[in-house]
Formats: sequence, C-alpha cells, structure tokens
Amino acid sequence: MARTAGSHSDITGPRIREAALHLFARHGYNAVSMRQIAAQVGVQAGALYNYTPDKQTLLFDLMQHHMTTLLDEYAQIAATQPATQNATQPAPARLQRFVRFHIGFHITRPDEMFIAYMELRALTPENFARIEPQRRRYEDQLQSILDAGVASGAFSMPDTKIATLAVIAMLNGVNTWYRPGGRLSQEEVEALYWTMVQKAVGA
Amino acid sequence: MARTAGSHSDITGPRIREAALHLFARHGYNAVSMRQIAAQVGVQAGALYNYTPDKQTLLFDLMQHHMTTLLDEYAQIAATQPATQNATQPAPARLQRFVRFHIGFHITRPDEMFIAYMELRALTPENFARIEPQRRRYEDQLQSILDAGVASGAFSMPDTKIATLAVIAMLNGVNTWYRPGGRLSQEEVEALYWTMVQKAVGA
DNA sequence: GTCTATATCATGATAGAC
DNA sequence: GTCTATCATGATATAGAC
Repeated sequence: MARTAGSHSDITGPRIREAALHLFARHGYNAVSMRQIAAQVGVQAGALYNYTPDKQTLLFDLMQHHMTTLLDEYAQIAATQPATQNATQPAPARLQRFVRFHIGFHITRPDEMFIAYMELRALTPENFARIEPQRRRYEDQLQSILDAGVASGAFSMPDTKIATLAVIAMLNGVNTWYRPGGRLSQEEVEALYWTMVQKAVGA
Repeated sequence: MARTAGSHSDITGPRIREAALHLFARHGYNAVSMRQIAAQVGVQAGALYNYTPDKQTLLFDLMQHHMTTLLDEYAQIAATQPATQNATQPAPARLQRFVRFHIGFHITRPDEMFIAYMELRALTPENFARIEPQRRRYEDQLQSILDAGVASGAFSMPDTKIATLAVIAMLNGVNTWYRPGGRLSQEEVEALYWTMVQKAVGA
C-alpha cells in the first residue's frame, strides 16, 4: 500500500532506530544525514523529530541500549551455574563462558558493535561520559576472571590489565571478518578463539 | 611575525598534511572541514587547494603514505639477518621481529594508525581498492610466518588464517590505551605482547 | 503523526585581485 | 601563494497546515 500523509504508525520509532543503526554503521555518524535516515524509513525528514529530539540523541540511544543489553545478558550468563556446584566457579570455566558469550553476542550484532566502538568520538562529552563507564564495567569483569585465575594458579600471565585489553581486542577483531554463512560456523569461531585465549593466558 | 598575504611558504604543504592528519584522527574525516584544517595551518580555506585537488585526495595521500612506509620499513626489518646466519631464519625469530616491529611502528604513529583503519570507509571505492591490497600484503607476511612455524613444528595452532587476524587485532589494540610516559615503556609493551603472542601460537 | 516549506548555517570548491 | 568573495549545495532543526 502506498505511503500516505494522514497517519500511522506505531512502528515508525523502531524503524527509525533500525535505519539509523544500519546507516551509522555503514557510513559513519557524520556521513549520514537525517534525510537519508528518513528516506530509508519512508518518511520526510521532519517526521523524525517526533521520535528523537536530535541526531545526537539518536546515536546515544543506540549506544546506550547496546551497552545495557551487553551488561544485562552477560550478568545472566555469568550467574548461570554449570549444574554441578553452587560454589564459586573456577576461573577457566568463567573465562570460557566470557569468551563464548563475547563472540556470540557481538557476532549477531555487527552494526551495534561497529557503532559502539567506532562512533564513541561522535558523542558529545556528556554522552561519552555516560557510555564509557559501562564499557569499563564490562571489561573489569574479564579482568577479575584473569586475576582470580592467576591467584589460584590456573592462569599465568605477566600483567592481567594488559592481558584483559589484549583479549578484548583479539575477540573484537572477529567482527572485522566474520560473515554468516562463511567458512566457519559461530561454534567453530568460538572454539578457535577459546583455544587461542586459553593459551595466551597460560591456562 | 604576523602572517601576511604576499607569500610564503615552502612548508605549507607539509603543515597542511600534518594538520589534516591530526584533525582526521581526532574527529574523523567527515567531521572535519577544510576551514578547520586551514585555520590550524593559519591560512584561508582557498589556499589549501594549491596543495591538494580536494579533501578526499588529502585523506588518500595520508593513508597511502602510511601504508607505503609500513611496507618499506617492515621489508627492511625482515631482511635484516640476526648476524649469525644467512640461511632462512626460524619462524619464532621472524615472529618476534614482526611483533616488535608492528608495535613499535604503530605506537609512534598513533594518528596515522587511527586513520588507516578507522577511515577506510571514508575512501571512495577507487581509492579503497588501492589501499586495501597494501594492507593485505602486510598481513600476508604474518601469515607466512605462522604457516612456516606450523610446518616446521615450532608453532601449533588450529587455523593460521584466523590466528593471523587474531594476532593483528591484538597488536592493534595497543594503540587504544598506550600513551608515552605511561606505566609501561615501549620496550615493556613489546615484551609483554611478545610473551602473549608466543603462547597464543603455541610456541 | 506526517507533510510541506523554510530558517539558518556550514560545507567543498572556484574565481579573480594582489 | 594567499587573500577575499562567492557559488551551489546540503545540513539540522522548526513551524504550521492537514
């Protein structure tokens, strides 16, 4: 049916965020105009302002949602017990879960991930200050796993802070090449990186 | 001395590239205007076009120069013999040299590196097609080291292609946190990452 | 809720004086 | 080689009709 002037819709909001997500990821925040976003949704540019006060808020909301989902979903995964114990889990099991979660989470959200680390500098200072601690909080959880593993003797590495950054960087790299339907399945990718991470931390 | 209209200078060209490099790295290609670049140099916007036909060429030239320097300097390093032999060097020695070179090269050129991998999508398709093979050529040299190491039994990893990408991603991550004068010296950073890479490839 | 129309401003690039 | 001035375009955001 042809798009008319009168009304609809309940789903324009989500479609705007979807279009912005895709376009920001593909071309970069500053290279995308409100007109382009509107065109992709099928409305005029002015209509976007019924859903967002401005372009910057649109970007911030996308990032905020991504980080919140990341933290929430990891909290659930981390809380899941491996069915045998309810004591504190050993560091290698926790690390494996982190690695597989991180890859799985990001591999299924390439656009969100791309924006989350490429468009940080497009945020206003105030918005940046609200996103950055969330990312820090996520990375700190990896470091606590590495610290625990070193303390228990399960891992061996010269510097857990640097190792944290190295592992995150290595895992984030997956999104630069992984494509669904490619040579490797998600399960295979997770297994390969888990093997490499395990070795890297001296497990 | 005050900037005058009449003439100078021989060094405006380099200063333009320097300013563009810094501003592109800091704010992103699309967020930087020709007027901003001109202001940083201390000329008017129109004067920039005595040195570059357009903004896109300015970006391309910066990237091209970076990639050419990278390949040239690595070629020199790779050709250097460890003083004892002139036979083919063992893979672990070659890998160590690669890791230290990669970190050292990029750590001293944070702006160039930032642009080289964040602004690829700001290139026109034609320019991208000229840059991409250079990056590929560089990464292929790492993979050939890993392949040689696996063949000789010095390394052990399930997939050298993925390992190549993983190592590159891990090493590139250094530039997200390293700052001169920080907790770790360049030598210490190189040593830490060499340890982690060594383990990751099963050396 | 969406449209059309518009205010306001910044952009990349060019022309011509000096 | 740089300046001033300007063109043509496209940007974000708003106002008011429907």
